[in-house]
Amino acid sequence: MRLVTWNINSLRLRAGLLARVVADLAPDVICLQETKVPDELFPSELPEALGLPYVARRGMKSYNGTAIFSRRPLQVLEGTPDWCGKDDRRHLAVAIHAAGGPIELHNFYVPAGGDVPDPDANPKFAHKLDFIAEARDYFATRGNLTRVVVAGDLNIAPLENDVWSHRQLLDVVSHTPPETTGLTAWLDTGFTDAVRWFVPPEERHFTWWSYRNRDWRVSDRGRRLDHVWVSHDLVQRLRSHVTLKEARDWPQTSDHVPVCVELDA
DNA sequence: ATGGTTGAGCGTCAA
Repeated sequence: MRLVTWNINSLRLRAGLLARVVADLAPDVICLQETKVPDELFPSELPEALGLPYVARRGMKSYNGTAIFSRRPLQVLEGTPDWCGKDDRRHLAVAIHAAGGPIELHNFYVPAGGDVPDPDANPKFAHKLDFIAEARDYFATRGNLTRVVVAGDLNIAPLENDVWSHRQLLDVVSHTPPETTGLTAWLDTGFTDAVRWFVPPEERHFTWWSYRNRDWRVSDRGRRLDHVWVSHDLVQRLRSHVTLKEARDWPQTSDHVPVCVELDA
């Protein structure tokens, strides 16, 4: 099973680029974030046109929104938490059909957290910290996690080589100690970072480059904000990984690039 | 300290 996660930053604007992702990565499942489309305006013909006819989506007007497109049948998992009580469409969980039994897939769009890394001064940063603490608690109370995958834009770069300058980003939202320790505590509820299973931590690896750089490739001030985690039982089934860096050069592209992990499942 | 760019959708807000 080839699984892709991509913060598409408007599904309607970049529906055409999704076809390019499908052509390049041949995914069985795509997790999208920041679809920015309410469910009643969702382009309902698109999943089938891409050859990924099974679809789940949770959208809202203007902001946030997640969707999952799949080549295999899926079932939406209802009854997941309403994170921070906001109903802001940042999470969507499904069960994906697989030979060894269903895979439970969670697609997350963690709050970005605003500019000021102080929860007392900045409610958006407080929301971000609360969100990752709730997610950690949710998976911790689930107990032994098997056949579970977490994917999405987690808006945190946890390792030193997940940012272009560890020292300079320690007080920049996305790489501050409360965020990186919070994300690691969530990971440690039962997951392995699948991309870092393939890419050694000594190696710089990014999935996002700001729009606000003249030449993103030359300055290379990137961060690894997009993640795929698998429960420990699935580690032996990890087969390959691709971060589609060239997608950052596509015309009118997202500031995030697609991340693909292949599982023998 | 600020600016730099993008998207949704028409005000700015969020990233």
